[in-house]
Amino acid sequence: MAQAKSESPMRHPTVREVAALAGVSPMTVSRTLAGGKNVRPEVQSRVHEAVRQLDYHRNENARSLRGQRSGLIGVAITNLGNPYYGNFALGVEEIATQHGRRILLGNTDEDPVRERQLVADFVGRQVEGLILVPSGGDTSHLLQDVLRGTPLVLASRIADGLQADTVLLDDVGGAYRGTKVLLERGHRRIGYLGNVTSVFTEQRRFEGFERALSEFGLSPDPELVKRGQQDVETARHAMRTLLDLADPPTAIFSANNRNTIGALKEIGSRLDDASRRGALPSIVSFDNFELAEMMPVPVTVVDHDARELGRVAARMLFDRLTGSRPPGVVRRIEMPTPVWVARA
Amino acid sequence: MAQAKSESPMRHPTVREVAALAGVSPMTVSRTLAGGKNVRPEVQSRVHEAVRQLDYHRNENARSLRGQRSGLIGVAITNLGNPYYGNFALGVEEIATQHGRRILLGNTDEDPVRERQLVADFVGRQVEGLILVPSGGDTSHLLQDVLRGTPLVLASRIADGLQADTVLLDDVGGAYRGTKVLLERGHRRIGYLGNVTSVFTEQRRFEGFERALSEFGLSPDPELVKRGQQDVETARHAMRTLLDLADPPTAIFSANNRNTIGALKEIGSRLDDASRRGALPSIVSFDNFELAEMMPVPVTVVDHDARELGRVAARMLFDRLTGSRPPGVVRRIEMPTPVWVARA
DNA sequence: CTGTTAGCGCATTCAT
DNA sequence: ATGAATGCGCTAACAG
Repeated sequence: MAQAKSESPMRHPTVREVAALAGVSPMTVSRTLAGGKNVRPEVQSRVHEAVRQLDYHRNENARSLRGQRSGLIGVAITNLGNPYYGNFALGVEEIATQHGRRILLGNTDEDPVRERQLVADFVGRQVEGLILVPSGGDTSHLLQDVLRGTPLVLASRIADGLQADTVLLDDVGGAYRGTKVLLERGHRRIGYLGNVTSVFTEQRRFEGFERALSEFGLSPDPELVKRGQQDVETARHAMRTLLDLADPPTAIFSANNRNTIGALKEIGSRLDDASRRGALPSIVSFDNFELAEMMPVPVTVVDHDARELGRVAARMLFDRLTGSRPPGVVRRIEMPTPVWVARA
Repeated sequence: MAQAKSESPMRHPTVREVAALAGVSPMTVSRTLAGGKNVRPEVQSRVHEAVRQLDYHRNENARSLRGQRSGLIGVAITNLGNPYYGNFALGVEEIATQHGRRILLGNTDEDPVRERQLVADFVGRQVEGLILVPSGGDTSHLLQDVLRGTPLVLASRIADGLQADTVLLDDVGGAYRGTKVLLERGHRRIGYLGNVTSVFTEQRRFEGFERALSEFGLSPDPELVKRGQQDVETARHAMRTLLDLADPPTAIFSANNRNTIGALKEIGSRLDDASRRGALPSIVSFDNFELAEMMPVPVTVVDHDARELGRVAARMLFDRLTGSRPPGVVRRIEMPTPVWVARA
């Protein structure tokens, strides 16, 4: 049976050993592995044979020391467990692989301290570029002097007063159009569920919500606005409060996936009570979710493509790396947030 | 305004420059950064000041070249876009961070060739350990000779005839218990939806399905068994075929999340037709999904904790790295797959 | 076409 | 408590 027992790691073979086995100099091995320019085909095959025999792998760290590209891109996201960011990372990985780069991945858990450590470590590992979903707060670790010109792309959010290439969602537009769907259907008491107000996307989505209301001569009713829910349980609790109001909202705008799920769970728990059932609210959810069409209340979705967001972020980065973008001028892209009705 | 323009990357400062600025030798800088043993406190603060002033970051690649640990763990998973693997990666990252290691992440997309390339690259980058969800097929790139003792942990699946530490789900038991729920409720015509038969977990889940049936004197009805669906659309199509049978199944065992979603979407499209509505099947889903309790048919879930699976995989790896496990003996852990009723 | 020399940034070893 | 020399594995620059 094949063995993969974990013995104490032994030394990897080096160019020298390959060279010795192939009866050439280390330089010839290096050249062969670099593509074989100026090496006789016959010698090349001797080298390749030696490589195979020794299971030789070039030491990428040593190469990067010698001035070659490290081939590494640092990616720091806030929560890998969120499918949204999983897909984002997948999009980044896809483009990075196309460019022959590898991903160094870190989870910040929305913690600025972790973010700072991650970025510092990434820089120490000589990453060629950074892609970051900023956690907010201090941005001094992202300044040009610290990064020494390592290209940086921000995704989903901006970082406080920092000039950098950025890919955003059209948060404002999406929230605006989603809220408008409710208003056009005649809803006037619209509840709002959102994240903590310090989060950039939350601010923007609330702005879109407000904008749509004001077009109809309304403004957010403080009694109906619940912000600050970061997880499903607290979102559910906020929804409960709204539904238990003497005059509950007839519709809900939920500013993100976690709030939507919490809201729907609360609705689910009220399905049996036939007397209240008719009064259950419609929902507009910023962020799509699977099986939205099977919900017991009308659901409208403000959608977006996380994977494509990752691809775009990565492309912006490689535009810098390949020098196809002039330095100095910063780009900002907003990705579309189409609205569609999952269940009328 | 703070600047982070992406100038062409300039050289990072080195120990030498820090040393010069602090008026000491490079060695003193190195020692200070390594903890400060045998360096006068006063000198240490001079060094730290110089570090701050220059925004110095130790070059980790150079350190690893000099024989220090690379601090890198290679993680290769099949599909980051799947929330299941996103959470798995999160669990790995969590434990790795606790041990001061960083994650090199690759997506294999179920492609053995990509897997091979990734592993080769990881080895070239001197990873201290590998965590892999194997794609199947040839395993020669995972052999001891190739890895040179780099510890390897397999997750979710085994690799063809390869002896290595492995964390698995209790696929067989979960499928068995899930199927039994249906049988005990009196179902006798039970449909099966599953992945391609070459996938390890699919084989095991089908085995559990069969075992439960046989306990009731039944065996899988070829007409009711649909395997090979890898995505929601084909799963939905398979479900359609089952429901359109002259004598359709009264319940469905779905062997994974993608098949469950596809099956439910097909059910959703038949909700309006009141005449058929009563005939809609119950579902048992291997893999949990959000809002399962809100489905229009009874749903039972075979659950598991992807993040914990990642944690366990990482812990197995670090048990090797810290030498707290004797080499030679391979471990295999099966994680529990509790069954619960989401909606009766 | 091929080999030799030298040095990337760091830390181990051995001096002082 | 500090410094000088040395070499990790690799490849650019320069011979030949």
